[in-house]
Amino acid sequence: MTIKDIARLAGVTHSTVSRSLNDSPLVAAETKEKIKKLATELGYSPNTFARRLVTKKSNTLGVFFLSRAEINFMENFGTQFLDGIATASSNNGYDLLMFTMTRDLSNQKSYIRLCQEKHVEGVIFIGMTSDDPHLAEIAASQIPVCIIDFELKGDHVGFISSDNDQGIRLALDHLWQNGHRSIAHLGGPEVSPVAMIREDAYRRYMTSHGLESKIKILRGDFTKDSGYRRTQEMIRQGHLPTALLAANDYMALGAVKALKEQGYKIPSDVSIIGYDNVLAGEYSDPGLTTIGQNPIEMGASAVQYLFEKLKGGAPSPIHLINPNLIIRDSVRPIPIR
Amino acid sequence: MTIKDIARLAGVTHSTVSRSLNDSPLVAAETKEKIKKLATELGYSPNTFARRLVTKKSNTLGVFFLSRAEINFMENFGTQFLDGIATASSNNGYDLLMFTMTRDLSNQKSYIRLCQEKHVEGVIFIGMTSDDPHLAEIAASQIPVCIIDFELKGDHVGFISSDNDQGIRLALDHLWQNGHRSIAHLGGPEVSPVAMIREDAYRRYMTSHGLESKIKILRGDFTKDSGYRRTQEMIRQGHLPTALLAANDYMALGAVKALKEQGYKIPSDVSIIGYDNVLAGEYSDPGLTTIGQNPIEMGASAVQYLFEKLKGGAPSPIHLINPNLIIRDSVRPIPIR
DNA sequence: TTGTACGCGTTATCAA
DNA sequence: TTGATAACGCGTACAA
Repeated sequence: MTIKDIARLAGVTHSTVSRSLNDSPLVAAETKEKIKKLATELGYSPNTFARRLVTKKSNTLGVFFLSRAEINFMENFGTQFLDGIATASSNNGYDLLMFTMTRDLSNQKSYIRLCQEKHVEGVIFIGMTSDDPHLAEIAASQIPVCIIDFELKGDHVGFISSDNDQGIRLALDHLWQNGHRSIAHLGGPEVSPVAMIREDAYRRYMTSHGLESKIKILRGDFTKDSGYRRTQEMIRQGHLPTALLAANDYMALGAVKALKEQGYKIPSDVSIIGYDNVLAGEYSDPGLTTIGQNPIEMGASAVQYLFEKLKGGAPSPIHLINPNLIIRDSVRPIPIR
Repeated sequence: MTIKDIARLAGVTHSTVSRSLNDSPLVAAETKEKIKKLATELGYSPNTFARRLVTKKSNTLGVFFLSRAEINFMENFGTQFLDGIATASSNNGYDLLMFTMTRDLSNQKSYIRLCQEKHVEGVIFIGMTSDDPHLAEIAASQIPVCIIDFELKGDHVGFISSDNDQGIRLALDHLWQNGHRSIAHLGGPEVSPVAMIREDAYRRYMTSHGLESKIKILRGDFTKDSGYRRTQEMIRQGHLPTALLAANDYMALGAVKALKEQGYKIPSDVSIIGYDNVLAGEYSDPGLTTIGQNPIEMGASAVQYLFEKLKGGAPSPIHLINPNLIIRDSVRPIPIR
């Protein structure tokens, strides 16, 4: 079933059919209607390959999933990003081509080269790390790129992340409103930009609320185990805060474990708030109050960036998504001293 | 950069270039080498659209992600399946086209129709449910289909799942070897085929090991909450087994919570084993011993099925992947009575 | 307003 | 062993 078939049945030439189906104004309204009706009746759909060959437009976006067996922190974010990305691009008539690269493969072929070969019009990267060998090439890419949760400067590269500063404020406001004044921070590693942003936000909040003297930072590495050990050390030193703000949920769960082991009750003895809203926090005991990242919206925004670029616009290279507070059972109100 | 450009530079016609690049035996070894070398030097890559237009082969597989906001049980399986799928198809030179359908959209457009329009050669479905409106159409599909974790009969549809029967045996063997003889089963809902298979496997194991009189089944619905409540009821009735085998991890975590609340220690008082190896079980306290599903292998097998179909073979329509036992801290050895 | 003719970059079928 | 030529299905100048 091609436009030629339709042309024959309609008694016109294929050019007229092509024009009609593409809503050209150069064709009589009457014949246009007739042809359109015929086309749907016949269940016609254009051959995308032929169309792409002549228009030189692929109407396709690429998504790179940079997974690494040893790092599982993305958990179900991956699929949620995908959800936002896929619906946004499908709403705009774009196809989505998937690429996954495991760590060992990443050296073999250039991402950008791959995109050119597949005629992808824009790319999204998920799971990018600072040791990726293709960073420079991506930064110089002529085709629009958007990276989720990883900032990279480049003329055509965008950066989508959740607003960590706002997220930390949300968490601390919640603790503050529940009467907490002695709040320690279980931070992430110094090599992680996200960890530093969160830690900085904590510092500023404490300072601006007259709690500068209460600032206390334990540094972990985002694993449950590090949260567990740092908390154990804090317990041993004897000075427990009334609340603990962790830079991610896994460390928060480690802290919960350490405190429970020493006979403390959560949240009656110590309130704990995490960050990321991983599923484990929903199923832990007590349910972990935390900050959620709206991964679906993040995915949609990444696509949005690419489309604006493709339209020739100049979208902001950095776009932060509002996080939200998810209240469960690990924070309790205390009397204000 | 097209074959014509190369032809001009090599002093031959584009046909010769095409033949050389496709390793045709009809071209002199000498010129073939020369042209190949020239092509790589120039960084040539063929225009897939032109090629597909004439060969009528898309070299593309489709993946449908049938996500539903209200059901989050797939957790990070989704991305792991994808990993297996993407690497397997890329190894065979196939592209991967992504489709996601949220529940409300699923009525709008036929999956199979979509596949035809995109010229997809084979499809994989993830997250299929029995109330999907397109099941009949999929069953009748002429293009090869493989569904993960959902069985559907059809000439060209395959079914990939983990071997639930074997998984349950693995779990019960582990309990048996640790001296447990009084083992209750926290099962899933009757409407779930997987739940029934697991329950049946439990029954058979108990019977074949002379523990028929110890068979005890609590029926939940795969949620943490149902595991919690069923376990509470069991505690109230007073007859606690030494071990509990749950049909999934979330119910197992619910059981852990109920038991802890009543002052029981896990695993010293009751051993618990889950199923699925969700991340939450890794971060729970105690770490949950469970059965893992090898989602990456499942994804790869789905692709494998499609390729065999495409080659004209007749692969088995049902393929079960071996699960594996993941030992953490929720099972302890007890003296055999 | 419609038809004719050409080109997009390949592969494939003839002849030579 | 190579070259000329025709497709593949579509979009679009140009002519009518």
